[in-house]
Amino acid sequence: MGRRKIEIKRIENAVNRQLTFLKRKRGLLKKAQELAILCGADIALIIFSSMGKLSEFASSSMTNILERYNKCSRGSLSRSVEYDSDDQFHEVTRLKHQVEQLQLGQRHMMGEQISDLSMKDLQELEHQMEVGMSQIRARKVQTLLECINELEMKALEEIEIKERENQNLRRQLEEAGNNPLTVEQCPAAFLEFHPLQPKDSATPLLLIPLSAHTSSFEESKTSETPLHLGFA
Amino acid sequence: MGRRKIEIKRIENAVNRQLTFLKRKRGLLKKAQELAILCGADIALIIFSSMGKLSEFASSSMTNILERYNKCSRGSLSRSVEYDSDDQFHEVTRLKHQVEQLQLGQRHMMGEQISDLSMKDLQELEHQMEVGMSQIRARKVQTLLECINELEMKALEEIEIKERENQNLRRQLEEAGNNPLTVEQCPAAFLEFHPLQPKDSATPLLLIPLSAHTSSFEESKTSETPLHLGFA
DNA sequence: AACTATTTATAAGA
DNA sequence: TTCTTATAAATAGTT
Repeated sequence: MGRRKIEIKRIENAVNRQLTFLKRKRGLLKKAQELAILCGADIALIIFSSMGKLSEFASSSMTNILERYNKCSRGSLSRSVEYDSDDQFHEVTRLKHQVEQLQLGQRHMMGEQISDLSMKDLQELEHQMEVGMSQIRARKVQTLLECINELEMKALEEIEIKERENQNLRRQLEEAGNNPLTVEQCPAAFLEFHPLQPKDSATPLLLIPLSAHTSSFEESKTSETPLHLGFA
Repeated sequence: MGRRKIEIKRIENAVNRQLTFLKRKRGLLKKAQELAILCGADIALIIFSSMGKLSEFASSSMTNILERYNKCSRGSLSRSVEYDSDDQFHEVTRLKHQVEQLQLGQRHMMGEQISDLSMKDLQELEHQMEVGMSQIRARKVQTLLECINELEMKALEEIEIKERENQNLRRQLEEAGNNPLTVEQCPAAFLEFHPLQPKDSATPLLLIPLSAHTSSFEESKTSETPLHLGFA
């Protein structure tokens, strides 16, 4: 309703924006008042300009309307409040409330904004967190056990590979027994990739990584990053 | 902006009112959203229909806007908050806040809504009430003293009148002494309006009304109706 | 801060 | 009701 149609998006020109703000704010306040008078509605309108200046309109007492609003929207998740079914923002509003409730719940779990919770709420919250906690701990133990299993499998596998190599080497050694070769005569490259090691090296292979992760178990209570048990 | 101009006053036809409510509410919500988008304003709009149904719009989080509003309007009486100078409702709004503050103060004095007062506030409130209380009590004592004075004056006046009457009667009696008349011979009508009474009746006249009001002094602490000391 | 060409909102009618 | 339409009101761009 002006010389030309404008797109509804942020006006970039600051002067123009301020001008439009004043005109439209005046119009909005007027229309809020008219609706309140014409239809006996109870209306609260709060406008913060982008500069932070406050304008407001309340058809009755602002405090009363906001209290009434709080009473209504408190229970909006539990009971289905008498929302105006014609409200074009109904769905968005519902989702916003839901997001806020979820964020609040999250904060509660982090011990924030718990000052106005009732004793019952606190008890429930504590219980819920204890349940969650025990499940998290159980999952951690299970993860550790699975890790140990995996480690054991891999270790046994490697041990088996080594054992086969050893047998191979031993066979080669016996074959070379006809034409004996001392260790000093082995090529350096061969020794580097196949260092000589005792047969019972399986035990340390299993124990070292496990004990390392066990020591970090208590510390990881606060962090939720999953255990990353790479095979050293 | 319809087929004809309408006066801005309550629409009496209920159907028409409901129809207009829906149309104008939709328009108001739309314009609130447009203003928020076009000018980067932060807007909260709460509408209760006359049937109690809630519609709302918030450009960001309703909770945040209301919190911000509360922060701003808390200090609106102490500091001059950055109210939009263009706000057509500025004066009305200021007065509404003032009325609310005064009503809140009154409730505080009646011991209501004092749960979120600070210790300092409570101390000040108590002190203020003590000062007021002592002034009220002082005024009551003064009122009583004035009453006693008035009573005394009236009593003395009446006593004087009675005394003159008595002297009159005595003179008449002496005159009748030449032709003596017994009490039994007095006309009944004369005795009814001038009963025989002892000369020292002044003392009871003064004490009876005073003691009556003294006994109600403690009770009248709570009621502010002025003492009405009629002369019995 | 006023003006005015347009768009937008809406009161009444279908 | 819901849709349409004539008109009032709001306002975008201009002066």
